[in-house]
Amino acid sequence: MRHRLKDVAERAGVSVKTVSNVVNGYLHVRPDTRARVEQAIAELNYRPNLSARNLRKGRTGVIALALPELDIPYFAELARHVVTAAAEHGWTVLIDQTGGGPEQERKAASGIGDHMIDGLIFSPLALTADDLAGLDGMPMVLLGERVDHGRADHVMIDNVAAARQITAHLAGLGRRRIAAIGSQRTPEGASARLRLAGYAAALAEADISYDERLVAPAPAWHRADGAAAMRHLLSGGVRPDAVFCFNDTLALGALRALHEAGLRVPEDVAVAGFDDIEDGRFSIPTLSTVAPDKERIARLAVDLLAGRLDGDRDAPPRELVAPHQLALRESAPDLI
Amino acid sequence: MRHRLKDVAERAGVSVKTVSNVVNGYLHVRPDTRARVEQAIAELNYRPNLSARNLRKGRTGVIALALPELDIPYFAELARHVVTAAAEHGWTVLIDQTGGGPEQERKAASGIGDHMIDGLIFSPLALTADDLAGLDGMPMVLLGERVDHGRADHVMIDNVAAARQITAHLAGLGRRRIAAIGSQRTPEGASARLRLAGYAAALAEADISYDERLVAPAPAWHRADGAAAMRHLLSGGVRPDAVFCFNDTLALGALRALHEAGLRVPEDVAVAGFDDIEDGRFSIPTLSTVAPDKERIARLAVDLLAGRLDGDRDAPPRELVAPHQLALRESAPDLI
DNA sequence: AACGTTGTATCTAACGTTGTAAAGAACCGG
DNA sequence: CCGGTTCTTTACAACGTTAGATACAACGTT
Repeated sequence: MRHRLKDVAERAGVSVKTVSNVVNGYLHVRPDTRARVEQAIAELNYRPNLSARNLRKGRTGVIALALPELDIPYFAELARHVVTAAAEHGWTVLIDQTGGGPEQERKAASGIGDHMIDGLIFSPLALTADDLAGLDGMPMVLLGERVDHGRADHVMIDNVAAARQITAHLAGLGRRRIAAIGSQRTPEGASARLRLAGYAAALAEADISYDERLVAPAPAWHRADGAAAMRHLLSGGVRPDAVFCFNDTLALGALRALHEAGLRVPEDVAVAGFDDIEDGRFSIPTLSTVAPDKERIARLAVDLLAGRLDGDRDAPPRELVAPHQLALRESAPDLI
Repeated sequence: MRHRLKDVAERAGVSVKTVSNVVNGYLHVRPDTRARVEQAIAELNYRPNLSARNLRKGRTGVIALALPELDIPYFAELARHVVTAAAEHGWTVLIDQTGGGPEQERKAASGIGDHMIDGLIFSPLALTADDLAGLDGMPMVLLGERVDHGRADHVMIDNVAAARQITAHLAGLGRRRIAAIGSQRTPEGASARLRLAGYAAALAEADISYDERLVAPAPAWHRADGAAAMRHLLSGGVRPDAVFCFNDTLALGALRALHEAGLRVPEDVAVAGFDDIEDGRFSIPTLSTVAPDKERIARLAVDLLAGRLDGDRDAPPRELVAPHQLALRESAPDLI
């Protein structure tokens, strides 16, 4: 039941190329011819075979978005914005879930439906600079922390500044034993390091000494890790009076652990997160957090990719910084 | 920098077809020839052009998953399972976000990268039976409530039974003024209707009369809608002592509204949801809910689609029911 | 009336891959 | 060492589309 240009051409009594011209909006087609062709197209419910078109044109109209995990709210929200922004360019987005492992990420970066995608927006976790080297020029925009200095276009937010601001906010509430949850020593933990640096900087500015015992690592940044890390902190020698969690899901887990320990938030312990996911606006208490402009991030990434595709593929890579704000809610309000 | 079979063939000193044979694992290739070809492939970093392959083979290796919204946790979790299940069949999943509107859904169902996908797994909200009619046989599996009796393969859970069970649980706790949040009158509200029917059935079984005033509609099923509906119920004449929310995000919103009203959960009002999303395991309090077997749903859908693609495309449509359980947590525990 | 100019439609050759058929090489038993 | 298998490789023709060249009208100009 699938028809080809040829079928339409026969039905309309014209050549294949004429039908192609109509489909592609070529100007010099006589109105009555055009009408006849369009009617034939409608009657046969013709749709172009994109594989064939792509083969011919070298463009697919599909870009890929490679993310560590789809069911991490931050990535899901980001994905929505990317899909929306891409639609404005007439692109379909193929979403690829890498799982964050190095092997899968390498495969995603180089392999996703080879020649099936025009470009890639990629939020790597485990990928290193070396991995990026062998990608024979697939147009690519990286999200998040820089993996490699200037090998590809890049969209990020100022993690250090954001972490510093939210930590400073906690200090501004008079808290002195400010813990951090989410540190990572792995090379993948680029975000973790930047946010830790911002945390440390804010402590220094507030004349609070950095205390190892208040910095809790988290293997992944899920709710369960946040809860576990919080329990660990509570069982340690120094009872924190505030916690900066390196993302919101960690913070939600921490809230849970604090609740189970019978501590009040923010009275006993103030809590802050990072990402501004939807959950944090309805959690009990609602979550103070860093709010990156996700829509902006998505749009910048898509536009950057568009520029690469339309223009000079060998132009020097660009790095864009998207804005962020503090969203102050109940878990660490403006005034207590 | 992109190479073709021809380039590999020249470098290895063989014909194009021999390279193709090696790439496709054809048996009768002499070991040394194979080795030579493989080396050439490695040296040139050759990757097949999938558009060309698809054009030739008529198969793309890509299936689409069309969902209303990616940042609804239930769909995000489902998407992850579908991607995993599809990977076992060697498929890539193109995730399409329809937004749930009729126009976009129609487009998604008929249009996504035409000829770019082998089949479609589709979770429709607004689509009607008529819309499904004009899809010239794109292999498709529907998720969720049946749109049309037997026009396409279908995977669902027993919504009526599940809603009845969780409502019965609330009644079993001794609650008598059990409210429902999430009713919808639109044709899209198929799930809403089934869950409402289950709710009503459970009330009848428990000899509780159905009270209009305890049934709150929700235009969408987001957290904000749940909170608004809960506030509305609390301001009404009848103060509920339990609430069954038609999904978990509604329930999380309801928890928030109850908290703001100073009511304790579950002591004053027990709360139950539907979907068993990750959030509900860490919310305060944790959420009692219906837990559909999402992994099973995804696997059944993918397998059903695989059957369609490999086998008889005109076989009568099948409807499969995936299991569900009750996950009883703090918001409506087993015993109070 | 012959001319270029423009508008309209067609013809041919790709794009990179794989299925088919067939050719050539190597091997077997007699 | 012949005839027949089996193994190995190749040539050719598609798959459905579009770019480019080309043919043919129709037009206004000289």
